[in-house]
Amino acid sequence: MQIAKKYFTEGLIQLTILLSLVGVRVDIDSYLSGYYTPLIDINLGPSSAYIQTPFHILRDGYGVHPKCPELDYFFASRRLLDEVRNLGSPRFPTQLSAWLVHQVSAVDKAECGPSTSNSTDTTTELESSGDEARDDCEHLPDSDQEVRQTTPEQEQEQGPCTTGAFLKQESDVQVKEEEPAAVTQLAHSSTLEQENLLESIPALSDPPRHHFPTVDIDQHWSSLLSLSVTDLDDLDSLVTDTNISAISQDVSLHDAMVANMGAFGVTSERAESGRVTQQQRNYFRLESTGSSHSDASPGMALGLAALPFASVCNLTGNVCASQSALGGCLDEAVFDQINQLGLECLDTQLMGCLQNGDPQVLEDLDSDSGLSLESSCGGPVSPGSSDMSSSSSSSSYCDDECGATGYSSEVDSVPSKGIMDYTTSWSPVDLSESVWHDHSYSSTAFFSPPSVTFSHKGIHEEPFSDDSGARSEERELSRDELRARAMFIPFSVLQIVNMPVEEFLEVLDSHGFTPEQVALLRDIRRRGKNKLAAQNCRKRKLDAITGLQEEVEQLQAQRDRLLREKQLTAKTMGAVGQQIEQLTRDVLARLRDESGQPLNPERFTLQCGANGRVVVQPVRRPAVSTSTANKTDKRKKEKKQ
DNA sequence: TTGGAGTGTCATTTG
DNA sequence: CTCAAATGACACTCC
Repeated sequence: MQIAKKYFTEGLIQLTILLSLVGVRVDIDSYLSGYYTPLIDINLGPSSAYIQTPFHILRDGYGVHPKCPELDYFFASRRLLDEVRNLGSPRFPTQLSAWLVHQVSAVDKAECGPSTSNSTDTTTELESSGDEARDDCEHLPDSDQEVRQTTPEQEQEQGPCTTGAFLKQESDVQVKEEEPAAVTQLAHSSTLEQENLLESIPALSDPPRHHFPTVDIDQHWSSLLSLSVTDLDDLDSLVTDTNISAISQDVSLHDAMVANMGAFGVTSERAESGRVTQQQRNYFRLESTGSSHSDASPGMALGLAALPFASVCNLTGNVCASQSALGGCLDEAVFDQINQLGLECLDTQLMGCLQNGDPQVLEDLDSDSGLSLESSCGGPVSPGSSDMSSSSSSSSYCDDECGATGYSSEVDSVPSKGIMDYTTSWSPVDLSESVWHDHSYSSTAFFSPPSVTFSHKGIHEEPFSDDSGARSEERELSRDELRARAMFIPFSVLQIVNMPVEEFLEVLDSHGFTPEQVALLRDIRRRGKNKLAAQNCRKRKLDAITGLQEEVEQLQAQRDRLLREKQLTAKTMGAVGQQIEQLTRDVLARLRDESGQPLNPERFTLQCGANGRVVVQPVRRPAVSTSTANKTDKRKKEKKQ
């Protein structure tokens, strides 16, 4: 059975359809419920991607460096979306499973007779989870055995049947009329939609028996099969005029991921409850006419039930592919937008500097006052060149623990002329790589001290024009920036952060920095890289959440579409079932028993065996099965309570 | 005054 | 062992 699951879900659906059309019942319910139950369990798990998403775990097997931010983002997002798909997909098989449970139960009911317990069981399973559905599926083989094993008592009561016919008891109509409440609780989708179909397309339900010539029975079945298989589209077109209601459009992410388990079983049932009650009488009336259309329809239901499932699989795959592509485009667009913002900001500053015609400004793109900058540009600043004022200022800066300052202040001074060889290797490119934020905490409070302090240097006062000072006041310095300037480190924070490791080590070795300066340089580099990493990490989280939300919306739309397809398919099955029912009555009307009397369609039915032969079976009396089913039903009710 | 959002930083893990 | 990247946790600031 486990192996058959794969074949069923992939390739044997069409075979199932064919078998179902000829009346061979295939217990696909056990396949579906057993196959997708683990997913249902997953669905109950936590769904918070923001809090508990292990992004690093999602990096697997793509042959790229796991630390690559872009690829990591892409694959992690895609993996997350796949997870959401896996979380969200059970809703469809679950719904389909419940639906098929009903259909199988209908078969069971048809074969075992209209037992009350069977009906209530079906209703219960529609509202229950897949586990119960699986339990119910386990009863189905018993029903088959009951059908195929003719008891002597039944033979005695019913009398001998015609040649080759299996003898069964029947009290179909009576029992159904005696216990309408139980039948009312029967799952509604297919039967009611059959009713709708019968009302909407009388041409299909119109029995052809009046024009039935003396044609071979096999030929009729073949024509019926060909009609059922090839003309499904026509049937769909015939039944499109019926009502199709979408269900539950507005759900949150959590609801979509968790609360979808009972979406169809409960919501759909409630939505259709009105129609159920209104149409039950028609259902009974039609049942009471002696035509057990449910005898023929279940097989069709089973077979055709696989049809939308196959389409679901195909649709899911296509949608997933398209969604991945779309998500990639969206993600790229978001990244491009972000990069463009940063570049635009940079370009704006560059253009402003160029318009001022100040080459120093061009170098010192984001220096607040240009103090440290100009001091650096004025000449090589050695660590030992710091005087008392700078020392005091250094202490004052380093002691300050201001709030965090954004990256807008990170683009700062250019190193001194003595280290221009380094700037040529990584100056302008680094600026574009930085992230520009517009937040500023208390960094403005730290602007004044540096300008005052460095102004005491005297030789660097030239760049302190009012314009530059005013511009600088609008900018901010990070703590590391201030520390670096206080320690007379001739590198900007951005340069320290973005320079390669080899160059960084070379800078540490070749400039005669003090141990304090070396430690500060290492801290600045570490903090700067970690800052970027934190920003990337947060951006990835937000993008992942955004992608998941979009995925949820797409899955909701897909769910609605599949529900519509399911309803349409149910109507199609109802139409085909009516055809089979009518054909069965026609065939029975032309058969004769031992006494030469035509077979009563209310007491006999046609069954198509696995070998393809059609045999006449009496409708089985449901006395024994009713009692057992009542017991199981009571047990289920007790479990619920 | 309080809480959410945004950010920086530290500690830790992983490759 | 070192380094880079990622990430959780915490603190801080702003609104």
